[in-house]
Amino acid sequence: MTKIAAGLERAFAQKGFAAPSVETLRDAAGVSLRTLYKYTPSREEMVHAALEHRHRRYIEQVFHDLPEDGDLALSAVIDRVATWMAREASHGCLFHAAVAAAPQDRRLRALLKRHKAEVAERAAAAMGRPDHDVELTIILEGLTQSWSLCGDAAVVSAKKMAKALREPA
Amino acid sequence: MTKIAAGLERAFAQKGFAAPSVETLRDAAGVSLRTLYKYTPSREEMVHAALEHRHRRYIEQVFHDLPEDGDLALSAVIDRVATWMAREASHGCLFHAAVAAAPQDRRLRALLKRHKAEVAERAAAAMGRPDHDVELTIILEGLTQSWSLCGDAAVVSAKKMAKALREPA
DNA sequence: GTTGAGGTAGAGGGTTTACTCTACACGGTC
DNA sequence: GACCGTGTAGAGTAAACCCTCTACCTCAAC
Repeated sequence: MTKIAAGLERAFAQKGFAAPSVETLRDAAGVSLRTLYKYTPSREEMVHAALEHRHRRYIEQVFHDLPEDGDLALSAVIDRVATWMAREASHGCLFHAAVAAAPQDRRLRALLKRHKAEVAERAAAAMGRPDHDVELTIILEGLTQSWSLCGDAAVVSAKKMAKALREPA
Repeated sequence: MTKIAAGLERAFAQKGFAAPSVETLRDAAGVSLRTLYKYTPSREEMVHAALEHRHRRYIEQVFHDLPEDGDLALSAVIDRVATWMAREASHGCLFHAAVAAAPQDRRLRALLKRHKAEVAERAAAAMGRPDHDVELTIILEGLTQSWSLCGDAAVVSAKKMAKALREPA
């Protein structure tokens, strides 16, 4: 099942949510059409499964084993987000992409919101300032969207702004 | 032609880039299929026309008649972006949505880049600090993406961060 | 009144799509 | 050996899609 979800995630990340046909998804998942439909009974479910998998991988990669110190932790989070962008999401956040492809789908929107809320909460906790979750959302969302436009300059600026967040308090 | 582009923009903004069929787009454009194909000879072109129109409207709404003073101008830009989100783009930036729907399309990517570059440049100019374009990109992109998640709290935080941008220089 | 450019309405073709269903292979348990 | 759950391979269906094309209308210019 995780193998299927991983394949689906890879396919959607590469080709977007609209283009790939179910047969393409089947190839990416590496199973037969029947098995694919057994675990994800519709294309919609395939999107959902891919995003669930994405969420777990993202949280794991960005927030595992952070330093205790708030400054170092925040800096590490920013670096890891940049690494994630470079390696996995050069086209932007997959959750926003999924919602953009199907703006009417309330279930997807809920998934996006849960994902972003958990990211913000964990980042604020790592920083040691749970009250700064909105500012952190802006910085991380801004970094994610700007990375493909500005490259590593976005990382430098994001760190600068994160620093300014703590100091003048 | 602008009427067609306006209708297309509205349709894509409402239903995303994948879902609406050409017949739906025809209804939104308010012309016959033949005329629609005359001005936009393929579905791809329809997307393009919609985004061009979107770009002009966005620039106009966010950057027209800004105050001279850098502080006030920047604050006004942030407010207007929030107004734009509330009125037109509750599902996020349309350019990112278009690219996400067709990540392979280089032409769309170029359009996105031009749009964002012009926004950042104008914002930096309005602020009176052309060297802060990357930071402004992060704030505006962050605000745009966070608005649907955090609502007006995102506006408050964005202004706070914009202020911090200038003061400790 | 005629002409010609540019519009509408909508049927049709050929392709692609999401999904179902049949036929068959394998591997562990009685 | 018989059986059953779980897998693969892939043909088949009904609908939807993008785009083209024919037939007709409108209206301004001369």
